Amino acid sequence: MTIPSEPMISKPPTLEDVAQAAGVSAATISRCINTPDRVAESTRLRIQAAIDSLGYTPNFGGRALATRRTNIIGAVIPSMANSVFAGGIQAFQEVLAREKVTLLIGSSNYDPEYEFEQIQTLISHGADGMLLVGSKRPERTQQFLISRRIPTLNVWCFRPDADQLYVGFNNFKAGEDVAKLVLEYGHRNVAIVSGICDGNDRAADRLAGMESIINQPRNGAQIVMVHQTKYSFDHAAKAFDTVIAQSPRPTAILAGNDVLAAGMIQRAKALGFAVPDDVSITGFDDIALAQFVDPGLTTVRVPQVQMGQRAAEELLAEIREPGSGNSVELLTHIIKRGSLATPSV
Amino acid sequence: MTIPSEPMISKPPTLEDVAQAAGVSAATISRCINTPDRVAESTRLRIQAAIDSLGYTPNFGGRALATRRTNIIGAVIPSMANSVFAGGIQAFQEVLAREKVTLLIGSSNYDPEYEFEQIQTLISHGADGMLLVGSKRPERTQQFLISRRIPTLNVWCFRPDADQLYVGFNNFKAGEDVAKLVLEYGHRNVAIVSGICDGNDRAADRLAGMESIINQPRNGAQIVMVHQTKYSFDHAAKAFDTVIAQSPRPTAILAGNDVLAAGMIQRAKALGFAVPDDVSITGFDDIALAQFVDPGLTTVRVPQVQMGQRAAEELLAEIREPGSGNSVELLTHIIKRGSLATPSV
DNA sequence: CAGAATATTGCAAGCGCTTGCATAGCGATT
DNA sequence: AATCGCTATGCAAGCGCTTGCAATATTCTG
Repeated sequence: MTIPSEPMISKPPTLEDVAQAAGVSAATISRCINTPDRVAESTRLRIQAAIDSLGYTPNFGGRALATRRTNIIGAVIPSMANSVFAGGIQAFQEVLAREKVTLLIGSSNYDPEYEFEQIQTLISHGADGMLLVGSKRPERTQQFLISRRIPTLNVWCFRPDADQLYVGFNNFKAGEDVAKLVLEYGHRNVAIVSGICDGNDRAADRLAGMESIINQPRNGAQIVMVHQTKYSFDHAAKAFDTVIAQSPRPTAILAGNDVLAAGMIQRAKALGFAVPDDVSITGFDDIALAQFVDPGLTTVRVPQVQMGQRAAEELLAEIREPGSGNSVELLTHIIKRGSLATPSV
Repeated sequence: MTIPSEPMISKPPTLEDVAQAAGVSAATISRCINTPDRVAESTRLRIQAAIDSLGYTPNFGGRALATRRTNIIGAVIPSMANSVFAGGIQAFQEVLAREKVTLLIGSSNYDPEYEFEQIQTLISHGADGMLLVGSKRPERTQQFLISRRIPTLNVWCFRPDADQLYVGFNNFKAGEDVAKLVLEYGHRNVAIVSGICDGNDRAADRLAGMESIINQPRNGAQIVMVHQTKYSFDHAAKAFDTVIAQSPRPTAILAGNDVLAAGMIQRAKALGFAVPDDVSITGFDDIALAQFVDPGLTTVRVPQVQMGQRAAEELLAEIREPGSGNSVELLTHIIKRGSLATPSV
């Protein structure tokens, strides 16, 4: 009940304020900002001065309302906590920033339900377009995207699929590649520690690719166990305990990503298993960590940065001119480091 | 020049559409969404049905315009590419999400100029509040924030400073702590590989803290070299080459963060130096990487998650009720791993 | 130098939503 | 049965910006 003594709170300046200051109409200010050529040099200078002195910044809501365009692109990534997506998103954002487009990021924690919520949030914030990770999502989510006619682009996967946009790679094939390499090295009893496939098509594809190679008849190889678990170091450690206890004991463990692989290497060492002498471990994604664990991780390098950039370009194209965005398939390749070796007899 | 054959593009449904469908006025729909108690049970059900069947989502621009509130909080972090900030931001966002507040993230690439741009972007997008990393920034940036009366909270640092909000820790003291430990281990010739201090108060504080301890008279220790460089593995490698060539050769190198430390360990090993036998290396931040390099990194653990959460809480408080947010100082502590040891003779 | 073409600017109508105020409905009170 | 007190709804005025159209100023053209 004290008398408020603060100075009156000055609201942020509006177009009208600038107009007043510059002695022109609001419309002219608007033009000066959006189509400077349509404003006389002299007025433009005057207006610019007014803008600067007032510290004017256009109100986003007003603009969005009037133009039905937000220049916002939304992205929903499974997780911000590990670095799997960071590099790609950073590259994506850099391209957008160059085009004065703002990126709104949500994270789904690998949960389709939560992904849908995030998508709704982003879209209600007016996202002009959407970047999503992976290809499969619940019917409801698809429908929502379609009914809203939001240009959407999927990364981290690729499908020869005409009515969707992809900038990514073939997880199935990449999974095959790792598995082939492991067989080439002579392993016959392998275990797979995959991410949770339910609601995660990348994980599912990688796993399927690995399985398809190892299960081929007449190669003498077998999958000792397939274990699905969350992408975290702790879960990786538990997973290692589980698969290493199988019999026959696997001589190689193929991980669904580098977090799992690194976690398992660490756990293996803690339990006294030598890597790769007692057990080989392979990863997926080639995050920064992969070259720092000891031994270094043999893993699949994903063209993150390139993926982010191309995704931005194609999505922007699609937004500006529906139908003009293209899918692009990128290639992965295996980085050989010390974690995979010939099994010791 | 073909005749467009697509079905007419249906615009997203508006409040008015829902009102029509439910047979009430737009105002009632609005109330039903924002203050459901003020709407009769029966109408509420009817409205809900209409909303669902139309797939209505409130238009953000309209709402922002009408309420002068966006429920957006902006954050500008130095980098998304390395994982230093990821954990904290994730925690920050989780708290916000619970409160239906959206997080808009920008990254500054450690450049104050670019930080200012990002801040402007976020604010023109209507951010109700702002999360920034560090305490010092150009006068112009400060002024802008003040003139816009945007509640702002600084993380990753702490100052007993009444007119700003901080949720962070004392980088200077943390720097002292590492330096003290290194001296305790018996090192006398140490080098410091710091981040670029210009425009980065955290780096500067850490460095100053380290220097203040090592330069204390009568401890027999000296700083062989201070080298500032960018936070990247490549720069770290180059930095190692530089400092290791000094004479006297340092027996310990204190790094400004874990990225530098990890990069140096790797480089050291590549050059045939044993860590810690030939040279000890310490880090800062305790990112995931720190426990995976070999040897493990002795480093300063930063309470990232806690920082993110508290920051969200205090910033929200400050936004809802200016003056009610509090600064909070968090504590760091040193995690000892293998990279720091007694110098060999 | 008149008339036309063009370059500038202003007017005013929304964009979709919220909210203070007014109104209508309805059971309870006297 | 008339009145009061609620509660549930509707009305209408913006919020700040863009943009088609109209009006005016300026420059050209012959």
